[in-house]
Amino acid sequence: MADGTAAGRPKTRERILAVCQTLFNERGPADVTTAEIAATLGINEGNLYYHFQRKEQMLEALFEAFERELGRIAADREYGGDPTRYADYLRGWFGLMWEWRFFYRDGATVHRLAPGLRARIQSLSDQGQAEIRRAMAGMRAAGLIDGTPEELERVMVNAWIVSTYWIDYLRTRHAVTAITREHLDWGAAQVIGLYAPYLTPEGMRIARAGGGAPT
Amino acid sequence: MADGTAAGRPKTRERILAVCQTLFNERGPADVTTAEIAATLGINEGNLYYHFQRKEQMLEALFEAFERELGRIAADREYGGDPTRYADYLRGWFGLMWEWRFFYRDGATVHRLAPGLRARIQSLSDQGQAEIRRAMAGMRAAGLIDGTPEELERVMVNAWIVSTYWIDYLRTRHAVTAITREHLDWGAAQVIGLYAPYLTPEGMRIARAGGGAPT
DNA sequence: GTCTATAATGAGATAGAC
DNA sequence: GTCTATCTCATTATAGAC
Repeated sequence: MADGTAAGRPKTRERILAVCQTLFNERGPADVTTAEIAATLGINEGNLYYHFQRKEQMLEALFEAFERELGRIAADREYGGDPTRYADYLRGWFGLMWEWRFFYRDGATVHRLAPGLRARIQSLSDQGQAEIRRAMAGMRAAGLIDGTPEELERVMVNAWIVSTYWIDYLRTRHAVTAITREHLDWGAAQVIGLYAPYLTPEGMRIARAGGGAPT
Repeated sequence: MADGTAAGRPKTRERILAVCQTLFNERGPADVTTAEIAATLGINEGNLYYHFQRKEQMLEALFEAFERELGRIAADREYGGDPTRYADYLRGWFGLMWEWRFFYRDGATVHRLAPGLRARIQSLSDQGQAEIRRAMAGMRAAGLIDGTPEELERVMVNAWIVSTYWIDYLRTRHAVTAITREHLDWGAAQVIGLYAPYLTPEGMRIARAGGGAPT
């Protein structure tokens, strides 16, 4: 594997990535110099360049880690008749977006520094939209929501927009600098609010009861 | 005035700003060098620095122009009983956001290069939200929409998010490079779709008729 | 794998002549 | 107001010793 996941590998590479993630989240990739990354780690810049020859490579490695984590929370999720599973997914997604918020907040900068990621970011975004579509199809099949195809498509697009930009919304409009569980729940509620008008009586009953069948 | 609006003023300053707006929209403020701006204008970098000592000052002047244009489309708009006026406002807003899209797409970069704009950007965002709130109050007073305060507040937030990020959505998910009337209409439809479930019978009748009273 | 140099770059900024 | 010439400086990047 091209990854630093092999057994006896020294962990400097992983430490570098962890520090990058933290610093990039704080001030954005363009505002963090290689000198600062090295200093934070207590290693030399030359050493840093042994592991990553360019900042671009750090961004690529970080994106791969992000991809893996995203894949993990989406994997094999079945929504079926339980809307709380969708809320859980949303909260998991929002939490991840917070941990990797520089990808969202500094999207243009990331694109500038690592143009090679463009296609992969697009693909990730496709997957996100597909995931929303899948969840909606499941809820519709289970008789929880209903509406014309046009209405539901519009809801899907709005749900994608609100969830994708939620973290940035918190930052720009509410000066949120550290996300809490409440912020995530709030975001999930905003998205779920988009569906509320399209709930069937059965969907409303279950939503009101706070979830599906016990356990 | 500190502006280049005085009568006999040579227009180099205005030409600089126009070129900046174009180039920043194309590739973002961080990706456009002062050398390139000067070259595009066919003037010398030294001359450029006669007009703007720092890139930050260009951004501030551009933001002021944006503010003025935004103020013009929002000024004294009364929504009352005609929902189409709101749609018109939305389209005007989207059009402006397209013309100044670098402020949205490169928000983090703008903040980095011109930290002094932070408060004014926040204030502009406040005004946008207030404008949405005002429009909703007007529609509610006219008996076009109805809902609990919580529902309407959630709709308001979602409307702000979808409208603010609509231009960026088009760019990232649909690779839109030149905006058309259709894109603006589509965006307006997405936002209006947020209100649709809360229309009163009277609101539905008017919306279906495609607007208010003739003329 | 890690360090100490040090080179190479290129952007932002300025002084002063015209 | 505009130009030429120059400067500063942060950042990226590399060579080579340990």
